[in-house]
Amino acid sequence: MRSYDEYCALAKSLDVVGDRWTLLIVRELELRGACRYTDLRNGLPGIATNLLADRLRELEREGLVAREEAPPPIATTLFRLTERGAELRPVLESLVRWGMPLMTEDNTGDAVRSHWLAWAIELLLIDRRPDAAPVTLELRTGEQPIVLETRDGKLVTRLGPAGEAGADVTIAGEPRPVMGLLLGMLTVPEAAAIGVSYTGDPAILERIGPDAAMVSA
Amino acid sequence: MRSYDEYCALAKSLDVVGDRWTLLIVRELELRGACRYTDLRNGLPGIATNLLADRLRELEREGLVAREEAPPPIATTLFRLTERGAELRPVLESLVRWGMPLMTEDNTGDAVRSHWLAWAIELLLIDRRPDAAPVTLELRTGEQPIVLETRDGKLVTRLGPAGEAGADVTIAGEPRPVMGLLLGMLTVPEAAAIGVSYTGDPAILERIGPDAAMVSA
DNA sequence: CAGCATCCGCTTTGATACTG
DNA sequence: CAGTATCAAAGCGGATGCTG
Repeated sequence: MRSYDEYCALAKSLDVVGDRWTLLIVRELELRGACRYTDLRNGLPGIATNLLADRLRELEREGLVAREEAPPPIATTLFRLTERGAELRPVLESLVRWGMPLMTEDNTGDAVRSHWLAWAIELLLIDRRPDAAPVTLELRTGEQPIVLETRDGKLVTRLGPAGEAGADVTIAGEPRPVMGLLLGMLTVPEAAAIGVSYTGDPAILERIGPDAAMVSA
Repeated sequence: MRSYDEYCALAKSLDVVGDRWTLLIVRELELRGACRYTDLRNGLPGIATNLLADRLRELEREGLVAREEAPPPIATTLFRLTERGAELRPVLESLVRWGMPLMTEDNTGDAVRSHWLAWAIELLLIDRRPDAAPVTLELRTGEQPIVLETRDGKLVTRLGPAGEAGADVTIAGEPRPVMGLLLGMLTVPEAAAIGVSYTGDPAILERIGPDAAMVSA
């Protein structure tokens, strides 16, 4: 990216991370840790492969990303964030909070990845009854299930199916209405009407909701 | 900007504010309040006027900026942030914190505006002796002086010359070494050697410094 | 298959000139 | 003051090809 040539810290940041795709690449590396080129491409649907290669080179040159050769059994190149790159997390999180209201608009045709949803859930939702018995929810949306567990008033997520014990609640359907349920913008019957199945105690959903202080602030 | 078409709050944010120049326009409106077109152009050196017009239209369409006609005595169009637009402040601030280390690199040829510097100072510097008598510093760099006052352990800034009482310390010179002094990366003699004049008690500078928790975090 | 590089058409940006 | 108009240059997207 061409420099803005301004002696302003904001402009200097944007000189480095203001290019199209750059912050999304950082997102993938933050959320998934060290990644192969192919993993990155999978997490960045629509990126032109030459652009991904270009961006990775620039990020390496700027000291945000390091490339390491995995040892023989794996024998592939891994890309990982440096410490400086990982320090972008507050930037990503402030953008996620600001962007959350946009998740309820029309999104037909949008690509979905479960780790993006899990990230937003951890950042924005809380358990309003931290002293009640912990509960587990399983979301079946996106390319793999997401398990939600209440812990200390927060929600922790894990990708993959719920374990032996199963989940107290299972919600399956399209990403937007599933998120709508969690955000309290849809009721269970409303969501059911557009194809979302909800199994388990509906009261559990009452516990979960957006942290008012967290959304867009 | 073409949408990323990802169901991810980060991507949705970048769909709206990820275009070149957009966040810098928001910066100007955050820092200066309602602005005329010409004021914006002055705060965005290098922007093409058609781009500024385009971006303002998009920002208006997205509900981040509102345009208002000032009444007869002024008789001009003013652009101001809506509440939604103003909520981008945490995004701007996280980017400023991350970008601060880049302010010490070479910047010959960079445009400078005093309000950018004042903003960074308020965000990043603290008074390490909040219980001592308050002090006033005047910076003469950029296109207008900046007055710094210690207050409750923080620094508050004001643009324009120091008032009647004058300042306890006056620092004049190029922006980078002046910031270097405040950030504790240069000593007074070092800065003097590259053309920075410092008048007043050098011990006062000891009080001022970066909040370790604030820079790039 | 993983990790690119090249080519080409399209869109965005930058610089400048001009206007109500 | 607050923009439009124009055009060249740079950046991006999509397809394809190459190399270990």
